Amino acid sequence: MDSVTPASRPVSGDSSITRVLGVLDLFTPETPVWTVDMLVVRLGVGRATVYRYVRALCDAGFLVPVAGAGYVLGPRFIEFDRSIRLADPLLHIVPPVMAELRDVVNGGQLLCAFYGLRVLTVLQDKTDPNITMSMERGRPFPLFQGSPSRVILAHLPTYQLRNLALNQQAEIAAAGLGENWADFRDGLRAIRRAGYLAASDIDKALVGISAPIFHAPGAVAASLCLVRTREGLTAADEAFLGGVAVEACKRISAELQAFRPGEGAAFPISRVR
Amino acid sequence: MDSVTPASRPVSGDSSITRVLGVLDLFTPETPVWTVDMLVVRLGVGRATVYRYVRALCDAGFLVPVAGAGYVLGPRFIEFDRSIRLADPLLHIVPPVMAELRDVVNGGQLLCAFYGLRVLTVLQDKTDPNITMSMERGRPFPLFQGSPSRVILAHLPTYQLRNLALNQQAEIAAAGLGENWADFRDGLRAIRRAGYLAASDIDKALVGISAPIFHAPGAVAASLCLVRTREGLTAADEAFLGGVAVEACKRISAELQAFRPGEGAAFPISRVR
DNA sequence: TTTAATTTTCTCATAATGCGGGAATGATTT
DNA sequence: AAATCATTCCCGCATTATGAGAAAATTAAA
Repeated sequence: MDSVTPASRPVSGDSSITRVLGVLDLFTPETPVWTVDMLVVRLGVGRATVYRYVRALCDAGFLVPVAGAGYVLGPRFIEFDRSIRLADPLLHIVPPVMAELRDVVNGGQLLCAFYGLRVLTVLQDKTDPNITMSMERGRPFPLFQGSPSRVILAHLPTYQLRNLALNQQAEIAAAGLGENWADFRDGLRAIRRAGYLAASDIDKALVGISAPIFHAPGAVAASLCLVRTREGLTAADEAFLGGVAVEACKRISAELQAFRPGEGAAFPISRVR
Repeated sequence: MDSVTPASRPVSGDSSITRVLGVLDLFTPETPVWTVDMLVVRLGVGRATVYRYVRALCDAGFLVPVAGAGYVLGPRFIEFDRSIRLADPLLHIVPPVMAELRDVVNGGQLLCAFYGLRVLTVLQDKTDPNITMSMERGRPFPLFQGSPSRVILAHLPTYQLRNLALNQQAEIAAAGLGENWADFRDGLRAIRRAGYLAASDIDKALVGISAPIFHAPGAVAASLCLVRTREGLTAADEAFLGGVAVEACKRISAELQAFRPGEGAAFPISRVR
């Protein structure tokens, strides 16, 4: 006991790369600035190690030092988001469609993209000029909640649904999508038959009416969600907007599939681990 | 020679973390899809290693598998960009100012933020409705070219400028900002005295008139750039727009400094290596 | 400009973890 | 349902990440 054990690491199961990338998750809108000392405490590693992590992330542009001390998220995220936007055919095709629909919808419109196990807003069309629409891109949706997610879910290939049912059955049950594979599958088939899904499960004051967008026959890429306030919305209104959404998505899908051969656009798939 | 040497790595000087993060740089708008085999060739490492890299990046959401084979940039970049937008006080303050200026400028407006050694467009106000403004956020500017960059440069602290002059003298000379420290410093002082900078060095058909925005007295955070077509722009017009930019930036800076105490907003500094 | 308080990098021995090659598993299309 | 992929797992070896403290550089003040 006369000598301290040197160079013992915090024996975590994940790799060094995972630990470094995990640092970025700490930088949230609530806690946008982290100092080295804060990271030493939070990560439970030595100061030199934190400096190594931070330096690697700074060199890559994922962090930037701020005046005094501390770091914030860096410019590479902004650049990469632009890179994604430039390569995304949906962002070329959908805006004019949203502009056409604006008056008939008279509410809001969301384009939600499918990213493997995640669905997120990629584009929003404002009706209310007070709302800063640019803040919505990047808002995540739970996979099993909200009409945008669930209408995408409903059109996934069967074997992907089987995997989901096996690996995420707790979440599926919690979202009320069925206690077993048969319930889950049948519920989704009903959505598929209807062609669209109206739901009010995220914001109770709003109703979202979503239809799927396909990048190839039978392959969902995204969903268009028409948003209306719940009060005063009749069943007839809902059906009407459903038809509007389905028709718009049909056009978008057609353009998307015509667009694709020209460019190497590719769309994410779900891979359950 | 009867046995191959096992487990020899591509003896590169940089760490594993740097190599993994470097993978992301390959995903550009020109080459948005990379397969594992392409990466094996490009990186010169084993297939198992590439799979390890790709898996770590997928787990972090920086890559997503696409149908068939291959990977594209993942949703985390979109989410992080949103996180940055939500934490950025400039994006709350500047849009209404840009709206006010729209008619008097009658051209374009750029808000360019300073990110250490990088300047990039963070917000754009359109005049021409044909231009998709959302694609401009994330466009990088060379540090020593363009009025947005150079007007920021002109207001950096002296010691930061000394560092730049020492470490980047080739780039500085190439941009015509002076062959030595004295020339460089005097040129920037002239910009500082004028209060704004008009230049036409990036797009020869356009003139950019930029003024600095401060997050604290003497601490530049960004610049506002008013853009006009060069033809038919008189010296008087230029001076007028310069005054408009300076006045607008003064207001923005005041709001920014009033805003700051309430929230933990922090602004990047330049750190030359 | 010079000085003093920081923050950041460097040095080093140690052992933990990433590395390649090949087999086993898993997923997806016909 | 079977065949063809893409992906993960296994394992010995050595490269390379690690913590503590010293040295250097950076920033803010005088």
